[in-house]
Amino acid sequence: MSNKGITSRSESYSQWYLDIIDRAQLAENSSVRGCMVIKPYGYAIWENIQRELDLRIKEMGVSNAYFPLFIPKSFLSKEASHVKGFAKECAIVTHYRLKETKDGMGVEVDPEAKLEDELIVRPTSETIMYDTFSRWIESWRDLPLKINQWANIVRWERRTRLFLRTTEFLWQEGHTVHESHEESKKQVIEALEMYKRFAREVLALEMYGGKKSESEKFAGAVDTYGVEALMQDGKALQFGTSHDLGQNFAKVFNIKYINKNGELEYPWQTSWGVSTRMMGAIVMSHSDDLGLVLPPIIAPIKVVIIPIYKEGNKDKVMEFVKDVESKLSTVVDRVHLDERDFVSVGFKFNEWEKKGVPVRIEIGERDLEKKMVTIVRRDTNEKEEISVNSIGNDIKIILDNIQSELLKRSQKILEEGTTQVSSYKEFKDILKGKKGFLKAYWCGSKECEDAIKYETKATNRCFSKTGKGNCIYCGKESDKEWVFAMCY
RNA sequence: CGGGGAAUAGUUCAGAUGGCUAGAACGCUGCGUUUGGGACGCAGAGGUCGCAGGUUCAAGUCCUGUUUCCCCGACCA
Repeated sequence: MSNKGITSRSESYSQWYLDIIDRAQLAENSSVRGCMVIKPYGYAIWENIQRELDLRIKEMGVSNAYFPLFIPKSFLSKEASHVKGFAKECAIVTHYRLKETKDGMGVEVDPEAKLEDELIVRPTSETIMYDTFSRWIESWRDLPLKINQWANIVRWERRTRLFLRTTEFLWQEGHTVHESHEESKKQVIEALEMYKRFAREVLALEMYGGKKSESEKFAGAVDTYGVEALMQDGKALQFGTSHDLGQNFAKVFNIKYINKNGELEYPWQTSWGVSTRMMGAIVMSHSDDLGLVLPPIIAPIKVVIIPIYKEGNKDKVMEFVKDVESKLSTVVDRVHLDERDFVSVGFKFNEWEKKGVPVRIEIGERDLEKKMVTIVRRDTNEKEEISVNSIGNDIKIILDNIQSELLKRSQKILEEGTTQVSSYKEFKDILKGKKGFLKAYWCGSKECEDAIKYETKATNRCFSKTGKGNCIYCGKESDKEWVFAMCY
């Protein structure tokens, strides 16, 4: 499939995706619309993300569970705004059997195997989960109920974009049920704050997080909060959301419980999730001209050791290399020794740089006598020599340092990429130039929001703070500042 | 779903006005020489030109349909 690279604007990123994902081609001469293959190296990143995130989810008292991939059409249609939001992007299962074609050369759908109530491949799991919740919840003693699911999701988007908006993607979705709105609102914020901490501590990403405007909120939610990171090209990428569902779903799925006063009541619900898209955020935030740059915590390989030898001295060098490897491995995990002797040293340097391995150790004959090795940090690409005596601890410190330096860099990018604007002209000028986040006051009317979107392509990303100012578009007085940006 | 572009080797692409046996680079395989920043030489494998029709003595090239991909909108994590 030749299609001139991937996109003009994300062309610089697209080549760095290639170690992580590939476009799916399931049939000859055709590729399945907007589907991706996650390669082993990319999946290893996802597994590290999963492990770290799962830990934090469990710290909130949430348990993992799994619900069906198929949702009966009748479930999805219960909540009016929910179905309206997802109806246009659903994959639907209509039949359950194939039969041989008349010529015996293939298969076709058996028209007799038509489903009475068609099944929807989940675009999100609120409905299928909440139907079950209605049977799980009877009393205040059953609350709060906190369930998380790791799953794949299908959304038949009008327009797909490799990695950032694929037809199928992986995610985590948390769903909680509470006695009071006060408590559920606290959960929404707790999830949002957990995502922010996770992004900082694990992904080394700084971002904005806050309430979404009315038009940007989730289908079926009372309020939606989101986290928005800034990519190097000045565009925003939303990589996580947290929804206050109010009692909207409880009412239509008949989730009721008896409270402490013996009265029958509807509980209050939340849902929140992050997807494989956040790997896109990492790629687009941290990469440089040499390739990926991965924060050590999620790097499939934290340290790669590259031995350098000639025909005559291989044994001598390898003995030293193995010694360094074992010293290092007692302190640092995910250490890889690249023993391939069919590619050149330069090739290996380049390959591991492209893959974003945080630290590279080069060991050759000239290091033997000195008991020193050459190390290269991926974040700065600087070389230095360190002694092998305390190599484990030294590398550990360097890895920690890379992790925190990447966050600092991300914080700086966000700070420098954010502009406080007070006039619409300035607003437009910045979007024509460096882009980034724009903090501006907005009156809250849909008319102004739509006009800004239409005229500048920038959308309202999330709430910033309360203060005093004038709407960037109509000039009316407003006490709310919002974050705007062009986004993916 | 509207507008625009594209589909030729594993990948990125070249193949004006139709014309002999469809090319290059990189990658891949074998052998040899190499190895402190993407090594080099020689030899080799690999394509019914997205699919289905049509025009023609002759179609990768022209026409129609179709599918998929990319870009711009509307929708979304």
